[in-house]
Amino acid sequence: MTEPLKQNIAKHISLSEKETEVFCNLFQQRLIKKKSFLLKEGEVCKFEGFVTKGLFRVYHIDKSGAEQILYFAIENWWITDIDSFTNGLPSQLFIEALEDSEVLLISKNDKEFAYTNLPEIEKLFRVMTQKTHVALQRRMIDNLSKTADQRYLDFIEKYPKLYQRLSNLQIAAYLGISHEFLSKIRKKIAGKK
Amino acid sequence: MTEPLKQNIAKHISLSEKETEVFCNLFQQRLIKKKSFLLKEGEVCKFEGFVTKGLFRVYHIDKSGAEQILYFAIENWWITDIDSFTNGLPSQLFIEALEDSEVLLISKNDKEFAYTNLPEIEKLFRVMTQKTHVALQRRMIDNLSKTADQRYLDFIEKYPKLYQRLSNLQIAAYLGISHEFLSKIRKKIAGKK
DNA sequence: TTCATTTATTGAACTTGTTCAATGTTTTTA
DNA sequence: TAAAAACATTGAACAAGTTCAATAAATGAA
Repeated sequence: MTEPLKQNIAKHISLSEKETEVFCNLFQQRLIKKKSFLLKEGEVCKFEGFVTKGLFRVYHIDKSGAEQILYFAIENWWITDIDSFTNGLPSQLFIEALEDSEVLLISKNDKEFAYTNLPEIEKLFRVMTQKTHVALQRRMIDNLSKTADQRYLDFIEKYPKLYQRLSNLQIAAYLGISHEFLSKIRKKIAGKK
Repeated sequence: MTEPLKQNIAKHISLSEKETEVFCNLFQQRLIKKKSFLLKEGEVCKFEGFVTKGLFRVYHIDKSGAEQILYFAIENWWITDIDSFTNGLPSQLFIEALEDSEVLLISKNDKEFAYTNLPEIEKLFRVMTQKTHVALQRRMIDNLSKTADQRYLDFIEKYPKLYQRLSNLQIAAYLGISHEFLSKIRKKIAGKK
């Protein structure tokens, strides 16, 4: 059950088998049905999660009711609202399963326990946070500099597997455009081929 | 000279006086004249820096020659291209002083030394990376959901000191709009008062 | 299988933001 | 202190993206 998690850890740090075992035992599995929520706006995020099956979206709803997707998470990705989790503040985000999903969750206390007793874990999360930060930094630049057409083409190229599992509604909310406009972009691109 | 750095460290972790001394001694001061560069596109970023005086901008130039500002850094902020620094890749960014500035730099080797010999430092950078990630995440949502007018007003409210030190050209490049359009926004807002 | 719900497409009118070019203002520097 | 350089403003024409409403297509649940 925790096999994919073990592989994910091994990718980032070298942890003894015993320590790996101790760390992985801090996680609890949870099954989330399609359209159910792992976190809702206003709740404090009490977990950090590792997806072993399915697909989630992490999103925000603004004043006018529009949804902005911060990121998706499929198998072997981590999910949390790091803002709410680390600062203990009510979340501004929703985390929703877009497919029947399975996720391994660790609580804040158990994560603190790991930081204290397994010093390498501190490194694991530093490296992971760095990676997600780099990815977000690249996305920020792309959003500032590229047209919606180009961002759509980039998305397909960068996440071909994920793309196939998402509706255009979800992709539009990630790209930051209306789904009607995405539809027009798709038509334009199809015409060019 | 390293006093502000010491205070910044103390904000995040508790490090003994001796360890603080060891860590701070790994930094070297560098003076950067206005309009000079700490990093240019194509170079590998070999440092992480702590600004003790002045103002920097970290930006990207896209294919069409437009500049996108990822962030500014004034006194007590850290600067680096974390992507290039951690992955050893050529940077896609420029880091330029917008005022005569002073910065304390630590090399990659010395940072590794600190990680190995001062375990709390691992925590320092994990926490700092988390914080910058949270800030970027909020900015991403704002960019996806808010109009340029609102982002401009938010910027002034959030960074009143910084705002006074920046030209409208720089602010526009941060907000992701043309400086002409920013000028029109300013006119509209001024008319409302 | 059928009916209801969700998702996708399209067009027209509209809003937001860009581009270019001209002009005025401020700041630097010799 | 004068000239040059950088910065800011404005208008007009244009491009990118939204909104709303109607319709079609796909999916899901009973």
